[in-house]
Order: sequence, then structure tokens, then C-alpha cells
Amino acid sequence: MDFKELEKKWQAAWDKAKLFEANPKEGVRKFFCTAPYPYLNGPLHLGHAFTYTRLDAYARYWRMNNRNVLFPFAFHATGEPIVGAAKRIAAKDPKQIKVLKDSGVGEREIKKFTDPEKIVAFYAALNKDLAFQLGLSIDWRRRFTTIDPHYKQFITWQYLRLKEQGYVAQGTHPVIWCPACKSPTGDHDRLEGEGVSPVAFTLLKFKFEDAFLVAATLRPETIYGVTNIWLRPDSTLVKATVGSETWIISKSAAAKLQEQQKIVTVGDTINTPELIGKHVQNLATNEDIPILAADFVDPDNATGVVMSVPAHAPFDLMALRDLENAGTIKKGSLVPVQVVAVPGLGANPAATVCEKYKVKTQHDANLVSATKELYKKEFHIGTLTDKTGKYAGKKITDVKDELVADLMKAGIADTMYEPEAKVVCRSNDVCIVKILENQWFLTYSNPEWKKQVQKNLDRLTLHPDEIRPAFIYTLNWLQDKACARKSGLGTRVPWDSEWIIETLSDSTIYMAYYTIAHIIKKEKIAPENLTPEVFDYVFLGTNKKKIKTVPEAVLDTMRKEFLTWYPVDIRLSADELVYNHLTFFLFHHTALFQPEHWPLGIGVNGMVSVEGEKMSKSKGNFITVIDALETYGADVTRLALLSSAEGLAQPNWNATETRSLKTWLSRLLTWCQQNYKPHPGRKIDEFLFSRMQGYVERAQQAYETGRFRTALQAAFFSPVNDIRWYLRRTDTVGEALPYALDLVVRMIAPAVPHVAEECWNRLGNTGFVSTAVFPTLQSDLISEVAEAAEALIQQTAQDITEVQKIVGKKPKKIVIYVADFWKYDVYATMVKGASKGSIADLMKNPEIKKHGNDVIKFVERLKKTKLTQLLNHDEELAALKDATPFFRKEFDAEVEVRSARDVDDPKAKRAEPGKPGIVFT
RNA sequence: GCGAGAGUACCCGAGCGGUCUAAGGGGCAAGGUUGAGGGCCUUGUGGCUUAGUGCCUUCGUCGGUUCGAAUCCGGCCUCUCGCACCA
Repeated sequence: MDFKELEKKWQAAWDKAKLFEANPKEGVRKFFCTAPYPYLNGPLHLGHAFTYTRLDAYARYWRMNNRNVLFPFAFHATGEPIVGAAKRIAAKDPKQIKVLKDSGVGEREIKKFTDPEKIVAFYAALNKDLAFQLGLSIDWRRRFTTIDPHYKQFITWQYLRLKEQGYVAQGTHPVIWCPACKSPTGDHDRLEGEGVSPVAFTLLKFKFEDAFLVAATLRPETIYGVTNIWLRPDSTLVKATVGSETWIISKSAAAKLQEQQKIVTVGDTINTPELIGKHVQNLATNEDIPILAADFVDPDNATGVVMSVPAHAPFDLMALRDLENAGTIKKGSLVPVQVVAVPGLGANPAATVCEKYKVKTQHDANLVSATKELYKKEFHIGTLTDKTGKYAGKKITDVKDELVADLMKAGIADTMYEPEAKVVCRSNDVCIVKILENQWFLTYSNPEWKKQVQKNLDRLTLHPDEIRPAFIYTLNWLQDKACARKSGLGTRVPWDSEWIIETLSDSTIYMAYYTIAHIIKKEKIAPENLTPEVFDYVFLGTNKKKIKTVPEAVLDTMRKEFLTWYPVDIRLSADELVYNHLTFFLFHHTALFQPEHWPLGIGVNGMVSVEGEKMSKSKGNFITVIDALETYGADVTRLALLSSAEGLAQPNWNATETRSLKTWLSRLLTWCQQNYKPHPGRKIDEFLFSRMQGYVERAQQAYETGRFRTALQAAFFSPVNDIRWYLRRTDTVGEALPYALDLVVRMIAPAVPHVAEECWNRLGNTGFVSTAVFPTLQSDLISEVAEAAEALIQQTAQDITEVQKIVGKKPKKIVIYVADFWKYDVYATMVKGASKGSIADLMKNPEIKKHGNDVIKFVERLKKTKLTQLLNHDEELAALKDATPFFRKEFDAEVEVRSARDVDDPKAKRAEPGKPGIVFT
């Protein structure tokens, strides 16, 4: 039977039986699991499939352990990308149109997708279908999209309550900004400058006539060592009114400052060369210093005015030397002033490093390295000299903030932001820094809030726990986060309708909404009737008396449903979301819900790669669920993903290996069809019975902690290999085989549910394996002896093969010798550790003493290895005798099993416990 | 730069002080068997050696601890992810 056909059949059967609709049974524990809803700008891909399949495995496992299980699903539409996609379609962008076509949209339909809501509706339907075809055991009644009016009411409630508690505040923040797009330029929107953030320059004002020449620096402490000002003669400077002052700065700086909350009026352009040679006053030292020309000044960076600190800036020093050498200024007329002392760098640190790097002029390529080295050393270990007045003797790191504050207070300093490196927007425009005003922030920096989250984190179960440091790190690092934008889809900030709640910020506690989503739908509650008070009652149990918008009975049903499912037992996601979404999830729960409703567990997994490479559209290795289902079907896809990686490892999708998994599933399907008539009372059955117990135990533990690769090894791959061995070992099947098949089928049901259902059916069961009981350990079936016996037989078969290979011909007869009694005695003694290799003790036993030298050699050998308890002489003999027919069949020869005690053959004498002697005749 | 994680044979991976040439899978090769329409089953897959269970060399790299290290410690190299106003 074709896999796809088989899958369709069982999906339809589950759906008809409403198997996954979560209608809780009384008196039964619950399990509520969720994963982030997918974003609706494309079809689900393998990354989604991985997380969702993992979640489904949890859900199905617990369903088979008699829990009420809720696995809900919804769709994310908030934010810019969908609107952007709609716009691109309107603009007939071929890439975007191809995405649609690949998702199955016909040529004629495409123009409809200029409406964002159409895109939402389309992908919601498509992805629902894909999730269904993957066999995810979802309660579909509860689905929604984040732009549904009902959901928006829920978000409104959330933000009202957050604001009341002081967790939402307005703030002002520097962002990288594209002047053309008039919006912040996030990393993903940049052609150049990924990871670049705003950096604050200190502006230092130097008095020049009735104005200030304003220099920008990252090292304001060096103001005490300024010897001159640098300008580039060809740069365009303007007089600009900034507040009540007049600044002389570059034209572009004036424009930038307008975006940084400065009231700037641009006035006359200055004839820059005329300034050269004139003097300004350093207001920190009251010295008069000259303005000089230098080529290295970049007029587009900061103010275009640079102060010169030749003792600490290699560029400044070299530019001065160049002027001296050219005779523009007198040698020694400007003396470097040391303001930072670093041991070993002398009175002029800049000169010292320039010498080290053999730098001679301001055009030297090594200047950058020299500068880097010096800045680093001075910043980390430098102390300020007595030229700096009250800061003398201190470390820069310790006084920098204070120093800047003092200079500001004195009116000689200000601040200007620049990107720390060049940033170019996708629109091809160079970005600047803008200070965004009145932006709404979630105050994640709030120490009280953080403390609450810490409490939640302390008791949170993490799968795997290795991810914990990442959470702790994030918690400490997290600052206030902007939570609103001015464009895109989503819910408006309830008290400030210009703003729309941003996408990560509206997706933090929606798991609570799942608990009531189906009731809202079923009762046809109008969105406006979902007032904040309704949610207060449902989620917090406040007074419901005043609520008139929703009937009391419905309110009670919702409240009950919430109490049934909350808190979330596990939330699953890719590890990259720890740093934002998963942590926000904790923050918002602690802020809004009672502690008994805070999350209980989080599971994370690595990002899926394809053939060893990160999946990306541009690389062409982007595999959608549509592709995977088409090529492999649901169960093979699921099996490939689940068995590919666990923990934090990155799962890798490999087409060849995935294909081979089909064979494995087919093997099982075939066996389940055989309808074996078991023969009772067979020795080898003890082995299989026993083996299965170990697998059950391991599979249980692994499923419970989300280690699905291990789970499948124990539930599927290992038992299948054992069954293969079993079938090789025996002609007639015993009771252990149907037993093992039954267990395997139930154990793999959480991972490959369709094949499991089919097998379950073929084994003659009625009902669904999806709701059958997961196997439990039967400790009375464990037999170490049986397992050891089988290992011995396997080992012996291998040894015979080995010998046969060396001999180069097939034997007529094989005699297998079990080692002499005394060796077992010695071995057993050593295992117990009784004599720890003390030969004298062993020799007290006359049976052993008889063998003198052989004993000593044997003991010396055993001392070198770690010993494990093995079978005794009689058990080995029995096991091998029992396997005689097997050996006979395997090697096509007469086989005899004997004890070495009875013969004198030297090869027989070499036999040891666990390693029988083999003699060919 | 800061933070987190990882480097194991042809590939994916398990192993986390002695049982390690290192589970399991995939691929490849040889052989057997045969139509269980996805075949099935053996065997081999670092080198040398042997009527067998032995030796040498290997777990990013260089050192260290230990009777003993893929496993513990330190340095170095390489890779992946995150560093936010973005899903």
C-alpha cells in the first residue's frame, strides 16, 4: 500500500472520530502543549515540521498515557511582512509572485493577493491543510489568526492590564533609521552594516568668536590633552543654530542632529579654508588652540570637526608631524599633553605605538592597527594623569560617565549618535541614527518584573536543561523593548491608536486564548462583547457580577476550560527564540497570571539544515512541507526529522537517508501482515521478551523528556534489529514475536502515527493505536541470562565466521567448546572482587590450583579489563546447545557443543568464559 | 567584540575515565537468495598480522592530570546561533 494513501485513510478516520478534540475527561491529569504559531507569509517548511512533529510526539505520547491532551494551533499575521508582500504583488514583483505560484495559486488569482487579508486567509487555509496532512493531532476547533477581531480584544485586554501595572511606558530611543523609508532599519532590512548599532559621540564645544566649533569624540576624557582642531579644507561646514547657540559643524551633521531631538536651523555656509590658522578656546582648559588642516578627517562622520590629541591618537600625532615636516608649523610649537598613563607606553603613548608599527605619516596603512592597540590598552588599563584635575589617578572606565555628565553640566558638551559603521538600507540609502520619540516600551528592565521571571525560571522544566544558561543570560541582558510600530497588521495600542502592537509583543500569552477560542466561536460572541472584564474573570477569576456582555453560563464554561488547561505544560520552539519570544512568554505570564498559572516547561530544538547547509530560499535548498509530503509522505518525513537530532543539535535533512527510512517502515508493515502462528515455550523468546523491557523503559524516559531520537532508537530501530536477529535465529516463530510487534507499534505511534495505525489494524486490533495505552515495563519478563546467552550465540557465530574466513574453506563439522569449569570459578571470584587478583587466595581452591600456571596467565589477562557478570559453565553450554540448529543452518555443517573439560585439544583449552573454543574438522 | 553551543571514521551520529577500532543508521563493495512490486539476507568498510578472540594508529589541534583519556583540565584553531524594535 502506498504511504500517502495509507496516511489519508487514517487522517480521515481520526477526523471522523474527532479523536483530537480536547474534551477533558473528569479525574484525569491534563497535558497542554503548544508551539509558536506559523507566520502566514508562505507555506510551512521543514523547520516548522520539525518543531510541530516534536510537539505532536509529546501530545500523542501523553494521550497514550491517559492524559487529557490539548494540542491547539493558530496562525500569526501581525506585522509588516504580509503587508509588504501584498505591496510587492501589486508592484508585480516576480519573486513574490513565484512564491504564490509555488503554493498553488493560479495565474488569474494572483491579483487578488494585493489585499493582505487575502494572503492571510489563503495561507491560513493552506497551512491548516499541511499541518493536517502531517498528521498533527490538533484540536482544530480552537484555531484563529492574530488579526481576528476577537483575538484583538484579547490583546487589548493584555495591554491595558500591563499598562496598569506599569509594565508599558513611553520612551525615547536612538534607532538606525532610513531617511528614505522613514522607518527603523532592522538587521534583515540592511544591504550593508548587519549588527551595527547606534553609538553615542560626545560633542565638545570649542569657543570661536560668537559661536562654537563642535568636535565629536568617543574619548571625551582626552579633552584635557587637546593641542589643536582638525578640519578638512574641502569640507562643507555651516553655521547652525542649535537651541540658543550657534554651532559650526558639517552640513550633514546639521541634518542628522535634526533627527536627534535638536532644534536646528541651518544658516550660512562657511568658507572652511578661512578657518585654518585661526584659534579656538578649549573651555575645559581655557587654552587657545589653533585650527589646522588634515586629510584624514571624514566630513561625513559625526560633526566633521575633530579635536587633536597627539599624545593619545596616532593619527593626530602623524598629522602634526606632517605639518612640521612641511614647514607649515614650527617644530615643537605644539607639545603633546599626556592625559592617560599606561605602564610601558611612556610620556607619549601615541609616539610609542607609532614607532612599534613603524608609522611615519598620516597616510600609513598601519595607523589603524596602531590606533586600535593604543585605544584598547588605554581604555582597559589606563589611568588619568593630573592634567585631568579631579579625575587624576582614576581609571577611564570608572569615571567616564561622570566626566561626560560634568562636561554637559558645564555646557561644553553634548551628544550625537552615529551608526558605529556604515549602514545601507535595502532601499540603497545610507542610514543615520534617529531618536524615536514617544515610542511605547515594555519595561523588561524592571528589576521587580525580572525577579518574578527568575522565580518562574527557577522552577521551570527545560528540555534539554543545557539551554538554561541562555535563559539566565537573556533575563539579565534584557532591556526595555519597543512594542509598537506605526505600520503593519495587528492590534492598536488601546490608549494610543496611532501605534500598532508589534508582532513579538502580541504573541506572548496567547496560549491562554486557546483554552476559550472554541467557545467564543461556538457561542458566536461578538468581538465587542469580549470586554476586558470578561478576560479578567476568565483568566483571573475576578468578580463576574457586573459583566453583562456574555451570559453567565458561557462565562463559567470559559473559566472552567481555562482552569482545566492552564498552566502550559510545555512550549516548544527553536533555540533561537530563547532570546526573545520564549523569554517574553515568561515575562508576560508572570505579569498577568497568578503564579499557579505560570508556565511549567519549555522545550527547544536546533534549526533544521538541509544536506548540511542552512535552509534558505536563496540557496535553493528550501524545502516546504508541500515538497516533503509529496516526495516522502508524512510518516517518513516525521521519522526523518525526529530521528535526525535531539537536544540542541541541529537536525540535518538528508534525502538519501530519508528515502531509506521508507524501507524500515515497510519492514514493520510487512511483519504485521504475516499473521504469525506462534509456537509456545521456546528458549529464544525469553531473549526477545527481555529485550523489549529495556526498550520500553528507555523509550518512556526519552519521550517524556523530548529526546525523540533516543526514543526512536529504543522504540523502533533497536527492536527491529532484534526482530531481524530473532527471525534469522529461528525457523518457527514463538510468542515473543507478536508481543514485540505489538509493543513496537504502540511505542512508535507518537512518532509515526499513520504507519502505527495501519500496523495496529493489521495485527488484528480494533480502535485506534492513537488512543491505545503506551506499553509499560513488565519486570518479570526481564532475563539477564537470556540476553547474555543470546549475546554469546551472536559472538560465537561471528567467531566461527572469522575462523572460516581465515581457513578459507567450509568445515564439515564444527565443535564448539565451552571453557573448563575452573575458569568460570576464577572469573566469578574476580567479578565479585573477592581476591582482587590475589592468586594465593584463588589457589586455596584445589580445583583451581590444579591448573597452576594457566591460572596465573588467565588472572593477569582478566586484570586488564573491566569484568562483567557472565553466564556460568552450564548456562553457556545450554545456550550454545540450544542454538545448535541455528549454527548448523548458518554454516551448513555438522555442529557439536561440548565442554573443554572433557578433551585435550589445545584449541578447546583456549576457550574462556564468553569466548568458546572453536574447532573445525 | 560580547554571550551560548559544537568539532568522533566516506557521511549522519552514539559514547562523556578502563568492556573503544569506538553503538546505530546511511553510503559504498563483495557474496548469497529470490520475485515479500519500497526485495530479503550475510559479510566487509584505518593498517598489519593470525585457525580466530593479537599488535600499531586514530575521536579538531598542542600540552597536562592519571597505572589508564574520545571521555577530565589548560592553551590554540575552526564552525553554528543570538546581540532586539525584526518575524
